Amino acid sequence: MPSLTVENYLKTILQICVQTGSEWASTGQIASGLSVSPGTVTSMLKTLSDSSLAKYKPYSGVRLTKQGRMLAVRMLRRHRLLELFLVKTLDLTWDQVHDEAERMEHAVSDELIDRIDQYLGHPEVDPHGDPIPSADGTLSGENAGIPLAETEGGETVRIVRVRNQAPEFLRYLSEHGVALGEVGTVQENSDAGGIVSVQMPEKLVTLGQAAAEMLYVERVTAD
Amino acid sequence: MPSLTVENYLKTILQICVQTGSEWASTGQIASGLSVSPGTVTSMLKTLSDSSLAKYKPYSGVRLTKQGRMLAVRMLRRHRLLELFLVKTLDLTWDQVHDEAERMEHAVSDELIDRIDQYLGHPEVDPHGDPIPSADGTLSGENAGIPLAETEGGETVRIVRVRNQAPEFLRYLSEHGVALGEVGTVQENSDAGGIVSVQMPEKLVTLGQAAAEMLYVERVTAD
DNA sequence: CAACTTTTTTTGATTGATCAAAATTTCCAA
DNA sequence: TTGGAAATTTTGATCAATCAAAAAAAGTTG
Ligand SMILES: [Mn+2]
Ligand SMILES: [Mn+2]
Ligand SMILES: [Mn+2]
Ligand SMILES: [Mn+2]
Repeated sequence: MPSLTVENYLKTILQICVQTGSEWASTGQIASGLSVSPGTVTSMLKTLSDSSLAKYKPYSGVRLTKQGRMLAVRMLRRHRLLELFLVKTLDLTWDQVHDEAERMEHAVSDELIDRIDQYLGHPEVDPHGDPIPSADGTLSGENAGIPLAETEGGETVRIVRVRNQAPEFLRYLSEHGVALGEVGTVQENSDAGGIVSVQMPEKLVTLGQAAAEMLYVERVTAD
Repeated sequence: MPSLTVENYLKTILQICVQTGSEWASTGQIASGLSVSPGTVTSMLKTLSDSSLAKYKPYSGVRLTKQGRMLAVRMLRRHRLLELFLVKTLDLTWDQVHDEAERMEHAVSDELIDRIDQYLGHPEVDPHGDPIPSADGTLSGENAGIPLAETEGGETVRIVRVRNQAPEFLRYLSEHGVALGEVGTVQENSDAGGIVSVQMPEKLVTLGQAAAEMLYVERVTAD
């Protein structure tokens, strides 16, 4: 029923809310998330409001309704299951699946998605560590892990998520031994130098602050 | 580059040409193939002509250009590879894949299609026996087999293709023991009664003339 | 070949998605 | 508190895809 465009708006709004920890998303955030002009967003927000998918408050932004949130979570589920499906069946790498899933998520049926979910054994996370919402619309695990940027030299950490889908970034990580589930030791986190370096099993990787904000880890307690 | 709509028009035009054995497709054929009004088709034919994907001759119809034909064959390839991929990976049945592929064919990248082709081992036909065009745009095998309606009682035949994607039709066939590659014996082909009946390994199936025109077979010579 | 039928095109309109640029509102800092 | 700066909305426009209904062309048939 909702158009591809509406599906993208809803998903973007939800992602902004999750990332900012707020219930509201602003016109500007949405415009930059979707690379469209602010005026275009304003008019779409009215449309979403009219179809009761969101509540629009001029100059404040929007908030998804229960119905809108449901659809948005559904898109997140589709996207993430499709990514994992492509990795598992065709051996695509984590830098190849995002753009593909971005388009496919609008083209597949609910039945196909359920089949994929079953085929994959109801997985919890996608190839980037992003949690996969369950079929009933529950979205949990969105705040697992902490940014690598917040760790200190000497800590042992496990890579649990990357919050940046840029293929170049993902390839950089792969090439430097960073993969989901791997464990490494933070060598140095220097505000002055603006870098964080981590010793991974195979290689030493050094990231700038901004990149280290996008790489999520869990502290590992030796036992 | 071409929109989803243009892709669908091109594919439909090619299919009409293949089916009628002509180089031209008429406005009316296209309109009914796509379930849009004739006036809409006329205006799209001008658009296709303007983008040199087809040559439009008022009151005569259109003919694909080399470029348009290439794109159309590409869509056929995508559609058929996707159908087979869904059957192979997720065990979907032949009545479940057409609609799914109809939408997915516009959403996947060329790279993904090549991956699928490789994964499937460069298959020749899809789950309906439709030939899969090769990557270089060659479309062969479109006229393999003859309609079951053209066989006579006593002949032994192998099912090679179904030229009707309607799920109900395909399920009717499955439920009566008709599947690709199966061999059966024609019991009776009666113009008077308007039916053709075939003894399949497990079951006896009886089809009306129209249905028997859509089921393609090869004569099997006992040896 | 004339009249009727069928097919196709034209016309005029709508809807969804978008933009650039102007107008407005809100925010912040002096 | 007040004057820019920043964000947002409004305005006016375009483009793709569609439809219904009127007009025109082509085809058919007695
Ligand atoms: Mn998308
Ligand atoms: Mn992901
Ligand atoms: Mn299609
Ligand atoms: Mn097929």
